[in-house]
Amino acid sequence: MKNSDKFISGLVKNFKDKGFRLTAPRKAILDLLVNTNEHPSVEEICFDVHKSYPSIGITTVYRTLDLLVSWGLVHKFDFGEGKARYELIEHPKGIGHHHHLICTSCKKIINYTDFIDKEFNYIPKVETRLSKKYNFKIQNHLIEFYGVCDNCM
Amino acid sequence: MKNSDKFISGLVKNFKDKGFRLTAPRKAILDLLVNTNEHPSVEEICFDVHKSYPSIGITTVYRTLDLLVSWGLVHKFDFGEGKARYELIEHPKGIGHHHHLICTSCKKIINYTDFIDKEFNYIPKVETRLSKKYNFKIQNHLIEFYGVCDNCM
DNA sequence: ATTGTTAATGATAATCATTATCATTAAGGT
DNA sequence: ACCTTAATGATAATGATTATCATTAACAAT
Ligand SMILES: [Mn+2]
Ligand SMILES: [Mn+2]
Ligand SMILES: [Zn+2]
Ligand SMILES: [Zn+2]
Repeated sequence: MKNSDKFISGLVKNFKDKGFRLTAPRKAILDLLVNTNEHPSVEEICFDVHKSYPSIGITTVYRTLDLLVSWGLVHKFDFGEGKARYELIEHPKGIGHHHHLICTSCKKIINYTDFIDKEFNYIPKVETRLSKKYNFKIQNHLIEFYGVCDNCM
Repeated sequence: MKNSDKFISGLVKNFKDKGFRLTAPRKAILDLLVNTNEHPSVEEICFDVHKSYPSIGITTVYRTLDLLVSWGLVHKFDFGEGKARYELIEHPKGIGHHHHLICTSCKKIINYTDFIDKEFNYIPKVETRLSKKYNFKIQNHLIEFYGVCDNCM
């Protein structure tokens, strides 16, 4: 059994536990998500899934992604292109929570997870302070650096 | 002369310097932007400007905002509502660069500028490291904390 | 102040991503 | 194999943003 297959069964468990049916289109979409480290759009997911499951409808892609987002398994990003991009939060390849570098010229997105110590300390401290000051329950954060990548300089 | 009027003349200078004409609709939009500390959408800007300049067209609002964004005077945000929101980067009330707390329930947005020392140190250090490692020229950053505000708890 | 040039405007249509509808299909329990 | 009902996918509807284009008005030159 492949590592990613094992990972998919974990995801699949979410459907069963929550009383949702485990269908072929949903499996195909999950399979695509665990086997990429890009940030595919709905259109791209639809195109790719079409290869293994030709009858896939774009509505189903939207619906499946909405479910995964609502369960906190997938993150929905907006990088200012006028369409959303999606990414598994826990990834079988071990790319867990990370931040992004985004090229405003070619739209390339770089994941980085190798946080420096400063970075590890910073976030919890700031979150604690803000939570208290504004009486706000922080659930997650988004940290992105915008600029120009080496290809575009 | 009001403080905000003085500020507007600064913005207006941008139009003149770049060879753009200083028109009544543009002045009305700038006036709205300097007199809010919200993050208005195009629709909201259109509605408000309509009071002082009833013939305003939504196309002009889009075009003016695009110009201001391209000059780095206005930031275009996407808080996941399916429409953009806008905010002056330099503000006459002194609210300069800041980060956001966003309530996922009621969409309230809290600006915070009172960074703690950790926060002041963190960003330049991380930017320097990332720039070197990925050969990436960082121009700006986006830091947002998502959660539930006190009204929604 | 009048005129002429041309950028800016605003009504309208077009586009594109996302959402709503609804008849049909198929998952999973019996 | 059958039943119930959630899930699907074709299609239409919506809503934000962008493109078109005839008309208007800024402003430089007179
Ligand atoms: Mn990523
Ligand atoms: Mn703000
Ligand atoms: Zn690039
Ligand atoms: Zn709230």
